Amino acid sequence: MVGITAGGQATADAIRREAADLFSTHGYEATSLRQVAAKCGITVGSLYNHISSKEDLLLQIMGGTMDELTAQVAAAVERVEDPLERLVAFLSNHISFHAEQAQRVFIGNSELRSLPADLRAEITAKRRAYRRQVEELILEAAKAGQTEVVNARLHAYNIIAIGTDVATWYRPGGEFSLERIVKDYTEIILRSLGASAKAASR
Amino acid sequence: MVGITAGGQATADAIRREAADLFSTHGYEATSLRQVAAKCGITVGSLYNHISSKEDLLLQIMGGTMDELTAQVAAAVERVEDPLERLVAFLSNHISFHAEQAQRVFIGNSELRSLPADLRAEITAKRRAYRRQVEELILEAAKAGQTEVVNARLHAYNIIAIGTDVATWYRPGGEFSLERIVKDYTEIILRSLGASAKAASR
Amino acid sequence: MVGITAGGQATADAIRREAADLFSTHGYEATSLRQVAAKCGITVGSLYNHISSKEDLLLQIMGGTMDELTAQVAAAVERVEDPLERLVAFLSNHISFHAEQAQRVFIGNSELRSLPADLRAEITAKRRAYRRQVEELILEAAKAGQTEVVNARLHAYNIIAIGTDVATWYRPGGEFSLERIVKDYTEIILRSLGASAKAASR
Amino acid sequence: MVGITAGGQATADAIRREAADLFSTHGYEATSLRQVAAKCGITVGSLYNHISSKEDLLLQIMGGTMDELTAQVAAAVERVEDPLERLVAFLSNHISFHAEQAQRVFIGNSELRSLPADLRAEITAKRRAYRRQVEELILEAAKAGQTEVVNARLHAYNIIAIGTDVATWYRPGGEFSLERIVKDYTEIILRSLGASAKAASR
DNA sequence: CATGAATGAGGCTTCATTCAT
DNA sequence: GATGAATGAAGCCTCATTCAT
Repeated sequence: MVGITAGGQATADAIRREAADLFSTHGYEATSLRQVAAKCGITVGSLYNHISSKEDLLLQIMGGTMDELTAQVAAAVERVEDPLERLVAFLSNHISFHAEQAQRVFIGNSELRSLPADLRAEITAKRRAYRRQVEELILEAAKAGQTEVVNARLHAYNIIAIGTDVATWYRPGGEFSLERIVKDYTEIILRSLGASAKAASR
Repeated sequence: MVGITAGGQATADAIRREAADLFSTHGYEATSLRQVAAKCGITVGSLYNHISSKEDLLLQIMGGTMDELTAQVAAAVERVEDPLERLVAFLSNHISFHAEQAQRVFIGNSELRSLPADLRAEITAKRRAYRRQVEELILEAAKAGQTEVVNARLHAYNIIAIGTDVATWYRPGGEFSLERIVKDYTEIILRSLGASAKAASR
Repeated sequence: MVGITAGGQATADAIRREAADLFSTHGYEATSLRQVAAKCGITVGSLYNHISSKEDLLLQIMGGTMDELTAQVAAAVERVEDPLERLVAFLSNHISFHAEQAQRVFIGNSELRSLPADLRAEITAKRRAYRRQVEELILEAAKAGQTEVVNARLHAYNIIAIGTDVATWYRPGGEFSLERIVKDYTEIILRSLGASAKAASR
Repeated sequence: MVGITAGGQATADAIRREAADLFSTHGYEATSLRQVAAKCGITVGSLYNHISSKEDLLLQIMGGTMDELTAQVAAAVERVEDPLERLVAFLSNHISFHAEQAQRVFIGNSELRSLPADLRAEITAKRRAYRRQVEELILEAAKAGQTEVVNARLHAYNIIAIGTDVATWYRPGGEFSLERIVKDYTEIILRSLGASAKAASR
């Protein structure tokens, strides 16, 4: 045994998992630690062997989601050079991240207000930066004559709203496969920008 | 006699107004009736002369929003016959309603889970019907050769997500006028459907 | 009824009274609000209609004791001019205050450490000022040739320790009357200063 | 074998030392075993390899203080025969013990109420016996014409209060040396009894 | 000996709600 | 209509203690 016993780590994981479930279903405020503990099969007091506060638990769940999203998307975008291809890379990663990390993203969106002011500000800043990146990608492609912009800000809002929304309903094994969602939504968005997937793959 | 109850009605209105403000900022669960009372300049006990429970207060605020949306949109759609024009009528009303009723719509979206199961089911059913209406409008226009559908369900999701998102950030006097938002988003959506505002106004 | 109902004020008084009793018997930390509520015949939650926190309750009890002591003693000292008479005036008021306000004084002494740092510092400063006043009175009488000081600081500590101690055991109807205690302790202290009550009354 | 348990003994000592520190600063009830463990650099669980309960820890610290005091003082008193000299012997040992064992004495005084009833009664009885011893010494000296008593009980209370008080503020290296404190306080007390150090040393 | 995890009791506090005045 | 006081449930958290490893 190397310090952390299996039971300990397993419990800590279970707490995060069950809490994420409950938070996404009933909301952070409406979820009591009693419920979390019950779902984990431990006592409320025992929770505190693994978390330092309810807020800390929320952070463990939300924490880093924006950074991961930003990182994944940035990596994908950097891999290509053509403006439209970069936009497409962004879109598919944006959408698939929101689907694959649906629960965490959903909590991150709906419980922003449950965070202490400083952390909320921090994450809000990251979101703003993310949105600006979308706008830039759109404008670069426009500059290259590959898209025709109606309203860059609204295009960006729309793209982000699609991610937020997907995180709301996507479940593996649901009506549409992730590939289908990514493919169709990419086409839908490209069209709204006056481009099209065909153009991008050319 | 009317004059005598004026203060009472004013208080009742204030309660709904302040509660809506607090609910939309901190969430229903995180808002206490003490906060509501304080903002209204009365005591907690006095609240109960105007509401019958906290949940009732939430209902007074959320209640009817979906019906109003449905009614407003239906009236607009019925006024025209051409499939694409009907879709455009839907879109502008859909968007402007979400902007004008931003706070109520936002609460309606974020606090669905705070409702008792039966009411939640009722509203969920209305939303589903609303979404189906979007899909139908899209498909009708497609049947008429006016749009080219990628994925009707996703198109509908996108349109609804745009409304939800607008309700999140729209404030009168903000960066974009309501007219601009409606106009640009309509164009964006039509494009994504393979149509365009120009085509619609032709 | 003028705003504050009899029941309300009576409850608030009972809370302070019973809490003071419990605090002085078991200590602030060892006393639970449950116990206080039980002794008052109300629920724990009801306590909060009268106090804002447990610490606030402690403050309501301790609050102002040092100020009252200082004020009473100052008033008495100012009434006379002769240095020894001033010292005697101080002593009798010092002792009788500690006896008459025994419980509050005791709590004030034993629960200083339960106060938040800023308030503790504030009260500590008042105590230091009080001790300095004792030293001054002693030195003034010495300058007038009415006392013969061994160690002014220790004389002052002794006088204050006597007060603290009296507050520990004095109860009305106990072995010694308050008059007797004041008279005897005054004589004892004057003797320790090389003066005597007789000298003072001459 | 002795070497092997050395670390253990050191830990046990550290626990008593740190606990005494914390108890005297924040009080027994306000001190958690977690704090004690932290100060010792071990875990709460590990504490229980050295103590059997929190109360037991308090006893280890308080335990025997009264017995040691009584023994030290008795030994000193028995060494001389003259009543006044016996009183003086008592006083200097009384005072120096309270200074040298300040922390333990302070805890013994302030945490009496944290003890279970039976132990508290036991220690209270020892204190009463101690106080009676003071009174007897005073009365013996009075019988020998060496002191002039105002109120034997109050004289005794005063002497004990001085000890209690010294234990409150004495720190090695402070304003007054222990020798000075013992000397001055002895003179102050003797004076209050109508005797004087000079008389005693004659 | 030390550790980390578990427990159950209890602590302070807040809340929605009721009701006499 | 409004108020202040009361209630009981519940919430988060800390604590002393135990025990397998």
